[in-house]
Amino acid sequence: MDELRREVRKKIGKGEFNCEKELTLPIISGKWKITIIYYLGTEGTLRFSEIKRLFPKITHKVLTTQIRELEEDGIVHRKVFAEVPPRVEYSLTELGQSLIPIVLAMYDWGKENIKSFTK
Amino acid sequence: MDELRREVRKKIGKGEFNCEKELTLPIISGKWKITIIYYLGTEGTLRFSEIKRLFPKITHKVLTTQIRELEEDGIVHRKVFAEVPPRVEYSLTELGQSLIPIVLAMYDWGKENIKSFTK
DNA sequence: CTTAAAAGTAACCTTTTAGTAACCATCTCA
DNA sequence: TGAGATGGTTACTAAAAGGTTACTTTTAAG
Repeated sequence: MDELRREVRKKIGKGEFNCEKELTLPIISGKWKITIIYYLGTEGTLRFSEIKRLFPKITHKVLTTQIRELEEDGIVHRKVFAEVPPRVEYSLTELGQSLIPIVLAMYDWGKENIKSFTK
Repeated sequence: MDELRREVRKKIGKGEFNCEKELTLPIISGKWKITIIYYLGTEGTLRFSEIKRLFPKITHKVLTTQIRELEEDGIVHRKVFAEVPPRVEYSLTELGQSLIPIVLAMYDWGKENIKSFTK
């Protein structure tokens, strides 16, 4: 619980924000992040392999780094079971839950407005 | 009004989305885009040089490309006045306006939660 | 004994995004 | 006449982000 949130902290350290308002975007930016947040929000808990199956095109390594960054930012929680073969379950933290309304709003906006892009 | 929205249309064409829900993020992703949208939302209309002054660190070229992409995605409107020296005014389109609630939600989230990142 | 399953790491490469620096056009004003 | 203001472009470079492939670990099952 101490080593979390390094990702964004790094950026804060480097003075990469104009102000606190700009915090949210870098947390959810990433080709798969909001989708991961969305599914964890609706499903509650998912194993690594379950998430992977949800996105047939994502590669193993890319999924791990996306999840790892979300974990470091305090958005998802990672629970490792001492089993073989290994089992790892991911879920949203409270902070992650609080992003759900934003994610849903973005999804709604996309569904609403995609018409205006496809012709 | 016909050649707009190329940016995201390109991505749609390349099948870069899993579904329409993922439309919003690429539109607002970009180091300065939501901030630009935010200011156009609160100020109404801004000239190129005014926007530039709002972000001391942005470079001329980067600002033009950020604005250009927003324009191509149908988010901002560009009005050129036939004057010398040139005058160009930017404002949000209706589509752009409809993003404001999301931008504000993201900003609020950032302000709320930055504490949890800074220690 | 070899294979499979689950999650992960390492080395490497490609693409995208952001940034630098220099340049242009046009008219006005000193 | 030549500097300045405004918005824009081009060519190039640097840094992130994403992706590919191959290898690791541990135990159970065939």
